Amino acid sequence: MARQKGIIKLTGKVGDLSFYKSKDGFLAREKGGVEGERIKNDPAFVRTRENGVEFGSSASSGKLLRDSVRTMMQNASDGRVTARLTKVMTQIKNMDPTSARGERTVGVGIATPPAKALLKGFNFNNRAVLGSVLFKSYSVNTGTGVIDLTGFVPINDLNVPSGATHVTLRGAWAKVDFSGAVSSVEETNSQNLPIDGTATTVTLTPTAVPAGAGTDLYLLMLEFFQEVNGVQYTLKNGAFNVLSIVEIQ
DNA sequence: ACTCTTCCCCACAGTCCAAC
DNA sequence: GTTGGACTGTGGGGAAGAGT
Repeated sequence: MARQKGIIKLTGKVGDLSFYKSKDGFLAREKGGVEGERIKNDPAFVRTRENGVEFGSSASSGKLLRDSVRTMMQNASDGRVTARLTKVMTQIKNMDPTSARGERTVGVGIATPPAKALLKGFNFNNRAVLGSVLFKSYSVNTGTGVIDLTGFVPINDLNVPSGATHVTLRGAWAKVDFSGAVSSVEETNSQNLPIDGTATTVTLTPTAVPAGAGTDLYLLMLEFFQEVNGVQYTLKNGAFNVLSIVEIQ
């Protein structure tokens, strides 16, 4: 087997050659693997194709969820949400206790405890995780969608990114029907506060109960701003903004 | 009796696919 | 990058055969 003796230790493909690191050191070999056409058509690959179908539907379920909170996600997400969410969705899909192989779905799996617990606490922005930004307890009323923070003192209860002068809190109540591939969301009022020592009781109330049926998701978002001459500017393209699923029913 | 060569089988790592 | 499938080429290790 070809060994790389040079200084350049690379991994990946260059043309038809693969470079990788193994326990024996850095190796180079011809590209191996399977023809794409075989995976698509060969009877030997039924299992693989079944897996592909389930994987694809899990990814779509993730997209359904992301689409439902798209407007909030725009200012509070990182570049790998899709992958992280697909992972969670795959785990939930695996909890489908009835469907045949290749036909298991998130829609069925979500009803199996503890599937929902896998989704609770999901952070859309891994650079700003709720637990490391907000140190104040909150309550979520699953009947009304109201999120409460009593006696919230921004300067004490937040890990404030440097330069931030203001913070906005907002909630949302989403209903996501993974089986029907439909969703609806109602956002709450938002509360914009200067980052100082003033205690405020924050009450975030959805404008309505989201329409339709499905899994109820309650989300909390924190956005940081820097005020200059009376105008609040988004801080560093939302790198420090939080969006998290705080409750699920 | 010992070493070298030629096999074969096994384990391993990489590759592909699905949707985003 | 996320999952779990099957497959491929590769070297390692062991067994058997050939040679010293």
